[in-house]
Amino acid sequence: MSHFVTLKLNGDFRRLYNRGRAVTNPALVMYYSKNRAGICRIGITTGKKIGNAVERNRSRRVIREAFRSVVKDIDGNFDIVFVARSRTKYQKSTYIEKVMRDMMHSENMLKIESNGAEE
RNA sequence: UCGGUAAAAUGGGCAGUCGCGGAUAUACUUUAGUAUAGACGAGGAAAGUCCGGGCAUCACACGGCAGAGUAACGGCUAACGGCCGCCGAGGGUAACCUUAGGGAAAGUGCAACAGAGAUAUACCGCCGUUUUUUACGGUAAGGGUGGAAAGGCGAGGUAAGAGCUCACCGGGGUAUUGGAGACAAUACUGCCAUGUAAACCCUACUUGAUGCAACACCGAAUGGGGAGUUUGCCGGACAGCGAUUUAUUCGCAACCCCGAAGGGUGGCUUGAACCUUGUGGCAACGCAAGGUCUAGAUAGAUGAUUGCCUUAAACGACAAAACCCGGCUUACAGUUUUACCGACUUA
RNA sequence: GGAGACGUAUCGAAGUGGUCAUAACGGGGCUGACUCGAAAUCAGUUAGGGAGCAAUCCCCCGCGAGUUCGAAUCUCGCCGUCUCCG
Repeated sequence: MSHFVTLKLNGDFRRLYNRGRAVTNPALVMYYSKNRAGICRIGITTGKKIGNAVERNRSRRVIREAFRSVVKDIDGNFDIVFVARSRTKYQKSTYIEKVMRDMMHSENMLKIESNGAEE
């Protein structure tokens, strides 16, 4: 899977906010739910409160880079929306990746052998 | 050496690994896609959206009014409210800096409070007449109020005073000379009247409206689209039907929404472009020759990590193109260069 | 990307050049009256910063410049908040 599909429509985001599960962290918020599309789809929200255009773009890139390395180990197909928080822009992608793995591990979204390797 | 003024440049570089957008090339196949390789890939302000254009659509005989904008003068420019030069005014010892800088005897309005009086005045005072008081007349030198009080100051003059007269300064008008012009200098004349036009207004000049979400094309009615719903979580049952078994996927079915909503292509980057050299001009800028192709995404591409080098340091400032240009304004860590001014020291 | 509007005490909001904004007016807070107590009602009071022993004085209408004798008001430039256009 060279690249992943992104969520674009407002309705998709609305569906996840209302019906999905939410996991929070000071650096990141994740909404997810299982889908039937046979592929993981991702949406990233960087609101106006994050800062100016440079900071919003950087937050988006860091989240996408972290997700790129995590997506291989996800067991199952999910629609996921990540919401950047104001502290995201100061973090590196390695830290965000660790946060993302912890969040998914707590929700049992990762493959079992991958969990063992992580520990 | 210290302090200052003005202008300009830079905004780290190279390499490895994982990854992003992607012109184009090659191969395969059914026009369309798949696979591989892959040039190139954010700024000096890309920002604010404050001006001016290109471009596009709509409107439009011509002229004027209204509305909006600009304002010394000469030039540059596609154009400008920008830039250059210059004049006036103000500031600085100086280098230099600031300047919305037309018209107040075309007209109207406003000028609180204070003050006797605010565009016209006699409160105190001074002088004269009158018997003192009082009253009348003359007077703007002095007092006090105010941002502003009848050009300023000195001398003459006078009953006391007054451009009433004179010298100097300031302002207005006329003439001459210099200059492309704003304007400056000189001479004569003669004091006629506060401020405000970023109040209405007058004069001169400019000005149709909307903006790439402009606009053009493709794509629909015995059909098409929304990767829609038929799964919130835990335990049990059922999983709409079928292809293979739970799940997933695919096909079919049912339900719901839309009636161009939504999607695609062009516009979209070769341009008042950039670099070098020469040349005209004080300069802004123009001209000529040669060379170069330098983002084009569409929820929006530049990140992560490692090493080396330059460096005082480089993890470090401000900050991301969205049709494209010319300016203005605002933000900005650190570094470098050039010219000039003042003070001190040495030769 | 484009087009607009608004910033005034704790909140809403008036004031469009002039007596210190007595920061009007309303809401809120505090105090008192009424009540056994409360609500309602009535009356009074209530922003911040700086200087000073105090009396008192100065600054402040989002911020900074300018015009004017004088600016919350007029002009210019920034900052912030909100709305509209698919």
